[in-house]
Amino acid sequence: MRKPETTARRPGRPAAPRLAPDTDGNVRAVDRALALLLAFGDNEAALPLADIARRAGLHMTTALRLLGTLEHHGFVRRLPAGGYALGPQLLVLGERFRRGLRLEDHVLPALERLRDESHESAAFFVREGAARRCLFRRDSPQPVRTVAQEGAVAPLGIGAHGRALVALEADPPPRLPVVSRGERLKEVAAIAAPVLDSRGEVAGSIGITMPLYRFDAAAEALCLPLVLREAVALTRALGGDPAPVAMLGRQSPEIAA
Amino acid sequence: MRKPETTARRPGRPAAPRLAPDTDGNVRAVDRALALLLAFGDNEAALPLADIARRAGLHMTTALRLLGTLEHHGFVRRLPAGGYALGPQLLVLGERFRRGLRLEDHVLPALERLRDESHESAAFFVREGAARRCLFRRDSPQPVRTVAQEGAVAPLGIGAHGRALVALEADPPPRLPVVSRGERLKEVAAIAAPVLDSRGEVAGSIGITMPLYRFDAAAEALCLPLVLREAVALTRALGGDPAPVAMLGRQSPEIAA
DNA sequence: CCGCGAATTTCCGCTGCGTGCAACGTGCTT
DNA sequence: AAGCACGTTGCACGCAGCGGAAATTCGCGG
Repeated sequence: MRKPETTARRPGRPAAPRLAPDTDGNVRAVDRALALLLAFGDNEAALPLADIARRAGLHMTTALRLLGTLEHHGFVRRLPAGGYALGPQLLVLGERFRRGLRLEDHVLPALERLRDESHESAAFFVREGAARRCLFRRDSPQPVRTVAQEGAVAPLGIGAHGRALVALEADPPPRLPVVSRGERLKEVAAIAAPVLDSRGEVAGSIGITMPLYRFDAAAEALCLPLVLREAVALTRALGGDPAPVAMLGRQSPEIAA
Repeated sequence: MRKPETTARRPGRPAAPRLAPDTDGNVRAVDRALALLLAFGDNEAALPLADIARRAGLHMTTALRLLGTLEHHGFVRRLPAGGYALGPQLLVLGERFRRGLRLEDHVLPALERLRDESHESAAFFVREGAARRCLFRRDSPQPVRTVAQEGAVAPLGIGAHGRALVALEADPPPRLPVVSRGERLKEVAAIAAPVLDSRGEVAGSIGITMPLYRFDAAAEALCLPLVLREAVALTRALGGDPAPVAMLGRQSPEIAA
C-alpha cells in the first residue's frame, strides 16, 4: 500500500522506511492463525470453535483448518470435552523468551525477598519502547492483594514503575524509590526504583505493589528501604554501578529526623 | 492428498478417522511460521535470518516474509544489532496457558515451601498423554543444583515424577513418596508424590530434585516427609481426597524403627 | 583502497495452496 | 418433530504465497 515516491522504485532499495509496520506485506494465513491464538482472553480456559472463529473474524471452516495446524505443533490443544485451549508449546517459548534476557537468576530471588519481608506483591518491569512490561512477579501471600500478570503492558511515565524507569532522565530527578498512591490505578499504592546494567543503562525497575488502604506510615517505613536495598543489590548483581540509584535515595528516617 | 477410498466420498462423513494427525491437511504457511518459532534453541537469545531459515528448511525470502508477519504480532522481535529473537507475546500466551489450568494458586506456595525447607529445587509435573511436562519449578538457592526448565517434557514411568504420576495405577502400588537415585538422569536424585483433584484423578506430581551426592540419610529423613506432607495438602487444597496418597505413605522413621 | 562473498531485502510472474461455499451429521432446545 | 447451532468434509476457483533474480550493504582480506 505504500505508494512509490517520485523516483521509480528500484528493486533492492535497502533504505526502506520501516516506519510503516502496516498490515500488508504480511502472510495472510499466518496473520489469521495468530489472531486465533490472541482470541483467547485472559481468564478463558477453553473456547468452542464457533466463538474463536467469530472473535477472529474468520469462517469456521478456515478457523478449523488453522486450529488443526496449530494443534499439530502444540500451540493449541483440543479438550476432550470439546473446544480448544492454548497449548503447552506456548509455555516453552515464553520461557525461552524470558531466558533470552538473562535476568531471572538475580531478579527472582530479589522479588522473593521483597515479598517475604513486606508480605506484599513484588514485580519487575522492563521498558519496551514507549511502554513497560511486567516480566516477573511474585504475589503477596495475603488474601487481599493487587492482581497483575506477568507479560502485561502498562504505560511509561505514570505509576511508580512507570516513573522509576525514566527517573534518571527526568530533569529534577525524583527521590528514590518512587512512590505512587492511586496514581495509575485507584486503590493501589506502589514503590519502585530503577535497576541499572553494566553499561549504565536502565535494565528495569523493581518494586512493591499493595492495596492503598494498607499503605500506612508503618508500611512506608518498612517498604521504602527494602525496595532501595534490592534495587542497589540487583544493579550490583548485574554488574552495574549503583551510585546513581543510591545517590537519589531518600534519607533513612533515623538520619533525616 | 489422501486418495478417495472405493466408496464415493460423500461430503459430511462424520465418522472421520482422526487417528492420523499427519502433516497434511495443515496450512503450509502456518506450518512454516511455527517452524520458525521452534527454530530458536534453548539458550539462543538471538539468531540471524540466515540461520533461522536454514534450520527451518526455508528459503531466506520466505523466512523473511513470515518473520515479518510474526514480528507484526509480537511473536518475534528484531534486535537493533540485527538478527531476530523470540517476542514478548509468547510470554503473555504462555501465562494464559498456565492460568487455564487454574493450578498455580496452590501449587506455587507449596513449591516454595518445599524449596525453602529443603534448600533444594522443587517441581510440579502434569501428565500429558504418554509423557509428562514440568509446569512449575522453583530452583534451589544453592550454587550446585539440578537444572530444568518449566515447560520441558520427560517420559512417564521413569524418574521419581514419572513413576509418581502412574503410582496409583501400578499393580503393587509403590510406597510414597517415590524415590529415584540416578534413575533417569545420572547424578540426580528425586522424591515425588502424586496429587489428586476433586474427581479423584491424578492432577500432577510434586517433588524435590537434588544432586545425587547430596542425597544422604539426613536429606532423605528431611525431604520424604516434606514431599508427602505437601502432596496431601495440595490434594486437599484442590478438593481431592488425600486418603489414597496418605495410605501409601512410608512409615515415619520413629514408628518404623 | 578495492574487490570479493555473504547477508539482507525488494520486485515480480507463475502456480499450487488456501479459501469459502455447499452439504451433511449430530446434539440440543423449542 | 421440527428447528437451530455447531462441527466436519469435499471441491473448484482465484489469488496469495512462493522462490528466483537482482540490487544493495556489510565484512573481510589483499
